[in-house]
Amino acid sequence: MGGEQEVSELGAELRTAIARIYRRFRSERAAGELGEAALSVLISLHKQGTLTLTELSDLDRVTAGSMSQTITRLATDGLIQRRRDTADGRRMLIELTPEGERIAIAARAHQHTWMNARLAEFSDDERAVLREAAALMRRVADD
Amino acid sequence: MGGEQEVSELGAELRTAIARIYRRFRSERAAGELGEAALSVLISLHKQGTLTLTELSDLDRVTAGSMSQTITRLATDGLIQRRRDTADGRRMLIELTPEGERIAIAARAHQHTWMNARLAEFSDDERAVLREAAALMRRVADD
DNA sequence: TATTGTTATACTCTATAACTATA
DNA sequence: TATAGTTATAGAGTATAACAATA
Repeated sequence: MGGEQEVSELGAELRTAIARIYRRFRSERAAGELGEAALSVLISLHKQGTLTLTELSDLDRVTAGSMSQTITRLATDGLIQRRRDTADGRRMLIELTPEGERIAIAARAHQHTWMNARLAEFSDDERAVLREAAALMRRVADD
Repeated sequence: MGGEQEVSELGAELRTAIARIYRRFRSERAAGELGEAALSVLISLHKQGTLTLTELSDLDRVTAGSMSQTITRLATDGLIQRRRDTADGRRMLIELTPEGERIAIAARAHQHTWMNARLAEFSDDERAVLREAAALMRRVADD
């Protein structure tokens, strides 16, 4: 057990399961709702407060160029504000507007409604497995 | 235990962990490699053989229009072939070309190299948790 | 020189809606 | 009428590369 072949199979299973459930999340998204990338930024700002562009792009593992474009969209929609860091003129300090804060909270709540309905059908043991797995996946994702 | 609040937290944790590890997969992808959607189609065809467009779009939970475009890209690249179903002239039968078969196998192997390296560092118990969790996530994804 | 951020360009992936062809 | 598939259009999300401003 725990041999080469078995570990390899687990990698395949896990990779496939994650891709499928992620696509399922995406397909559950209603028209007009924010996309994954935009929402992720709002939630990071909601949890951690003011962040720079580099911090945001590191958090989501995208390039600074990609994140700059996501941020521009959010600013256009009035959900975030940018201001220069007076202590370091290269940095932009990014924070939620009141409307962005409202959307972040609402989106996060709505986002989990579907998931929670399904988790409620699992046993306590199964939920415990998923809770542990979430922590392990975080470890993998964060290196 | 298993109360309303705890289940809700688990939904949030799991949702976030899945989004993060999925983005990590994407960021590990080398330039020139196939994207997630295209690769998913190749792997479905590799596992299940000839499929119709509707079957493929159902598998990945995308619209027929989206899948048609993905298929067109793959056909242009010479990785899949389309032919009319003689028994039902509306249907297109989609299958891998030899080159597509080669790419599907190679991509799948390469895709898991990084994941397997990380899984090898986990304990047998932790891998067991992830294996169980993969099955549970499949259940959620597949409804 | 190094870091921070923006912009231009291009590609993948997706949806919706209008369409054709077949059943 | 219903189903299978395509195409046009639009938008999100991403990368790379060239760039400007600041440290």
